[in-house]
Amino acid sequence: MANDKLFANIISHAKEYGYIFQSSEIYDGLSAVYDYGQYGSQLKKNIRDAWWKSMTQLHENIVGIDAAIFMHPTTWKASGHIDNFSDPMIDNKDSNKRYRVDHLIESHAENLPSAEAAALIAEMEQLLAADNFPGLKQLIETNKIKCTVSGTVNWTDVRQFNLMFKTEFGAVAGDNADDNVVYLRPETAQGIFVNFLNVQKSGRMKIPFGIAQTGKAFRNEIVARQFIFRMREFEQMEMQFFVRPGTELDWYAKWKEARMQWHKDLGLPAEKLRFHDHIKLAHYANAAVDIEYDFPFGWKELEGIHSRTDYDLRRHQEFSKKKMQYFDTEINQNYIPFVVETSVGLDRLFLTILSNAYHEEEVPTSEEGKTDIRTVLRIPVKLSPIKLAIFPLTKKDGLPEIARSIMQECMPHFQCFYEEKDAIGKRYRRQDAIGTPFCATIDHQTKEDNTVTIRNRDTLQQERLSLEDIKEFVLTKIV
RNA sequence: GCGGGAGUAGCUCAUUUGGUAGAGCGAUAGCCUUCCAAGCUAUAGGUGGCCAGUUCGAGCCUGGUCUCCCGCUCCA
Repeated sequence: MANDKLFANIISHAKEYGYIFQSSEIYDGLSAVYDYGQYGSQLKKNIRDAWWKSMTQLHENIVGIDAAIFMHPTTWKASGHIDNFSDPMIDNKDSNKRYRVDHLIESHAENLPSAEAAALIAEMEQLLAADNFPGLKQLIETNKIKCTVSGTVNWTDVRQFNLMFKTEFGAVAGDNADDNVVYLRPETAQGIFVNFLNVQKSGRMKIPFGIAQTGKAFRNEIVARQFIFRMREFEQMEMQFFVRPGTELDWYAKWKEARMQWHKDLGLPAEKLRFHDHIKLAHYANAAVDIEYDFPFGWKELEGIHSRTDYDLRRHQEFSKKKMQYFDTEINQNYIPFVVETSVGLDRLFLTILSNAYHEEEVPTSEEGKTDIRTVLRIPVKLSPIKLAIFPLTKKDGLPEIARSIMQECMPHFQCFYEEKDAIGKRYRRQDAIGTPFCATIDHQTKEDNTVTIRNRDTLQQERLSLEDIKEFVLTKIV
């Protein structure tokens, strides 16, 4: 199956079986925003829980926090998010090259006589100060400023590319609207950095240690695409690991391997995972690598591992005037710790698991020689939304009662699904489509010997188990 | 953002010079009781993505717009 077709099938399957819906669909949807449905939300939670457990429960020196989405606006000055992304931009439609408007006009002014140049710059600054974008475009057009690549004056409108969503804090607007501005966080990392001292002191943490967090982040992407791969509202799972300066690259190497292994342990095939080293490093990093997955639309970033140096803590120290330091008793030194970050996109990991799980396979039917297509989600058992479906073979003869008693026993321990409608084969297929690994069917033999059939999603094999063994059977598979 | 493709019932599709929408599957209720989606009966479900224009009349023609997919671009 061609990858485009495969991807389209995965998307429609996700909708049809309650995994992912487009946001506000009845109002034509909201671009690049999606909702998780009844099974999707559970799968997402299971992935998040697996990550959380692997980070916090299984590491003595990593603790979790849950920071607020709103943060003090100065946070984003310190992090560099405001300064780097607040300039009006314009695109040339022929070359697709994007310019900062002020740079474009200034470089044009350099070739003008000084009087004209000064007038042009003055006008530009006036327009910039007023956020007059149509005026800026007009200015570019009347001065016939050309794109250096295409040589044309075919420009888009001037737009402000601010990646951060802005809103107002407090119900009453002040005289100066800027006083009330808060941003929806564009990354969760800063919530960890600003809490570094709180966690270190209250938890008596000793370096090296980590702080983990999962949560929503928001980016006003210019182009958001590819289903849930790039959304404007998304969820990150990240861990900032604080280390002694000079040791950061060793820890970077360790986490790089540890994180790759974690994805493999989730059941993702090794041949679909790879590292991709960053050549061009961000302003805060001295080493960076992506773990990429071979999505139906190509190799794309799933997780980033970054050696962020002491950039973030140092900047928060500067802006807050609070010492973001740690006294290391082993070497009797006070220092700003260095940070190694691991950051996974939860939605991306969801898509990875869904893509990897989706299979259309040919199976024989009851009719001799004929085959049928079975769509099955081979989601790892520990992640699947429903663990056990319970079916009475028929609605009569007391079979539903037995099935209900199994439900009662298993429900407190894992997600179950009860169904008594339709032929048994149809019920199996429905569970295949949502990825339920086990189905227990109660038949007439159950009444004689207290055994039921357990049907396996992946092997299609059936085995008979005692009623009292069902719960344990499933429990041993989902750890 | 630029270029290309698409949008009719929950899903897959039909409606062949414009004459106010059909099928299969699915769903629901009941019958039947049968271990891998295909038995029987009945019912529900669409202002044709949305808005305008042309026309006596628009699912079909025109324009705009929204959303999705693909390529390029972007992604601290």
